[in-house]
Amino acid sequence: MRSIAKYGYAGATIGRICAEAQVSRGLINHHFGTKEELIRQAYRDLCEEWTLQTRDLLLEADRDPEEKLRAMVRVNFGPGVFKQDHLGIWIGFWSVIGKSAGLKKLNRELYKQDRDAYQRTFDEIARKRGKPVDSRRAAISLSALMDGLWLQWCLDPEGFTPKDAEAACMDLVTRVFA
Amino acid sequence: MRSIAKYGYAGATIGRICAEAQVSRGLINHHFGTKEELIRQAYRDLCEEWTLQTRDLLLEADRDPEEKLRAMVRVNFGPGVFKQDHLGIWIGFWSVIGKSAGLKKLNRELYKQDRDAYQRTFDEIARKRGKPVDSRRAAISLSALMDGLWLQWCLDPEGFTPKDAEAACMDLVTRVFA
Amino acid sequence: MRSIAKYGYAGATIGRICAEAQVSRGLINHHFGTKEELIRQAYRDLCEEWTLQTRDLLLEADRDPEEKLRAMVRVNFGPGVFKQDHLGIWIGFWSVIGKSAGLKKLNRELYKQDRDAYQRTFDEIARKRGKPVDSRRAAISLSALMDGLWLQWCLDPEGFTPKDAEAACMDLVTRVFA
Amino acid sequence: MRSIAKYGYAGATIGRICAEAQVSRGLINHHFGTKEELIRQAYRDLCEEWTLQTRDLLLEADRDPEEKLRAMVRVNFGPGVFKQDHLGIWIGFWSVIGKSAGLKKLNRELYKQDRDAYQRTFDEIARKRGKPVDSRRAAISLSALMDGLWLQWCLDPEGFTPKDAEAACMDLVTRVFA
DNA sequence: AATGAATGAGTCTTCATTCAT
DNA sequence: AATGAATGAAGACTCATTCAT
Repeated sequence: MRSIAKYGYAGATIGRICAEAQVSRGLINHHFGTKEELIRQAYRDLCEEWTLQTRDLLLEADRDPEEKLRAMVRVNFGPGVFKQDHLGIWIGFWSVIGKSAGLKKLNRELYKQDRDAYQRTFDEIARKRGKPVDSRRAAISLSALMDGLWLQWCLDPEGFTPKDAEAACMDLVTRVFA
Repeated sequence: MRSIAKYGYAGATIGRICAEAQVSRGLINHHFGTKEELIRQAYRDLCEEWTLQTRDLLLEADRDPEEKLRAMVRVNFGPGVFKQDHLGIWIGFWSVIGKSAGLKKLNRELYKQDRDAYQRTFDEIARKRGKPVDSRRAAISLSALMDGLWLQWCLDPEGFTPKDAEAACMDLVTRVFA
Repeated sequence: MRSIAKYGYAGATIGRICAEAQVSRGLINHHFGTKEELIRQAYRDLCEEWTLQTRDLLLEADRDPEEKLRAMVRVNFGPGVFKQDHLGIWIGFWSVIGKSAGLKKLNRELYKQDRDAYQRTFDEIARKRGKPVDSRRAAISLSALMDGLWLQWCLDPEGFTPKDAEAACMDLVTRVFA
Repeated sequence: MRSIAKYGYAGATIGRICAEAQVSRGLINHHFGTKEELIRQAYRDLCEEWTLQTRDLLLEADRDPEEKLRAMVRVNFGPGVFKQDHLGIWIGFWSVIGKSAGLKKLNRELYKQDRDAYQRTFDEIARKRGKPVDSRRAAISLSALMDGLWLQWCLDPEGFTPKDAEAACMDLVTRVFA
């Protein structure tokens, strides 16, 4: 992942990955067999890491659901995640997900779990407020909005600030119930 | 662009591009000098094509501004644009924009003009309704939401339908003035 | 020849030659048919130019033969000939003479006429002084010494000065009769 | 070096070098990284080989200095060195020395050490005979004469015989003290 | 006669993978 | 289990030559 951030997906060759990890060239094939498998496991780890950092926030039962959503948005646009090199890793993977069945599967699972968690949280809010919402569509929107903001800001950080991005998501959460 | 859609950015080699275009291998370098320049011009054309199809809708002075936004959304999720292979072209380019100064510049211009056009249209609506909105943030949100939906649907068309995607954007337009 | 001086023999491509001569790319093949033929004619011209400048000095009947030799040496190490870029042309051709029968023939004729002219002049001096010399060997030596000095100075002008080079040849002329 | 001798410098492609050495194409870049580095090391080896064969002769302290020079000349025009293909290697390198800083440096060092060794030997002879000579110029002359003879004979072995070449150098050694 | 767009063979180089140690 | 030398297919790019205009 460090190599993808540094050199881009196409530039993350086995040679550079080994140098970055201070590991012998042969070790990669010894452990992973194939570069594709290495990439797959790296994407899996990236997903897991993100899941740990954000989605679990949504599952805390004893917390205000709206506050949970807002906390998750804050993480996604906070200094630990919303960095050009880190977002570059995601974009790097996105560009090849379509070409690998393994990555496609991983990706589908990630987004499914993800949207489901959002949807459940929107439902919690709706229940609490006694106001029905199309929670599924709200979840789709929130998830896509965050990815779109990640994407656009990573490609051009001059276009808007991290604060703008965070505020855009907060607005969406607010307006769903307006 | 056809080659990027078919093989992904990394797989769009000069050989395949030539085969796809039924053109000799040397012709590419004769005309473009460098693969990077070919890519740059392809991205420029893609941007221009999209600009022509959508943004100009927003500039029609004699039309209801909200209807303009909705028409534009409809184009972006209509059958001419919202196709996996076509969206794959955008994703392919996104993955390398960060590595090429030329593409970065093109990209920045595209998004600047784009957000500006949305912002002006939101302003028009606000003026008409006599209700102030943060038009800049609305433009950022709409643009990012559309890219996010493109991205996620292209990587996994099972997650939601084109109708869902369009509706998500329509909701956003509606709720900005809620 | 300008291109060879500028870019080296290997770097003297038809494209660069055309640019240097401000002539269309097709013209070269139109006139010379083949690059090899162009090179051949260029080498012929280079030889002729040199012949005109130097060897004809040796044929002036009404001049002191030793002075003729010295005048010729002076030309060869004078500012018009003894320049890195000009000598670079010779070295460039030398590197391919062995690979082309046409150039080989041209080269053989040049050196034959050349050594013959030197030899005759050495003979004249010998006759004048009434002192027999091995004029053939003297001619071989003088010719080779000049080429060796051209070569070494062109590859490294710091090794010795043009004055050194000229003096070395003058010494040889002197010592042949010592 | 065998490839340069066979095909000329321009014709010594990596493919041919690999075929000549019965080695895989990738090995070259694995070991040398770059063709230029391969060439540099080849030139370094050629220089070293020559140095070992000839210049060390001049450093034997307990030998008659004039005899040392003559022995060195004999090596340079003996059957092990004075062969068309071997001399072709030198000419091949000469044609690119001017284009590569690395080769230039190597070349400068070679000739400097070389002329110095000759000069010291001429000085030894002069001391022994009690007769002063311009040893520096004699060294320049001897070195250049040998290169010139190598060059001319390699390009056209019909012009003179190896014996002629050797004798020309011997003459020069003799006449320096005439 | 002159042009320059088009060609495709050939160049160096990169890189995932293999395999003897 | 771990290494890294070796491989060769594939990449972008160069260039002499061809040919329709």
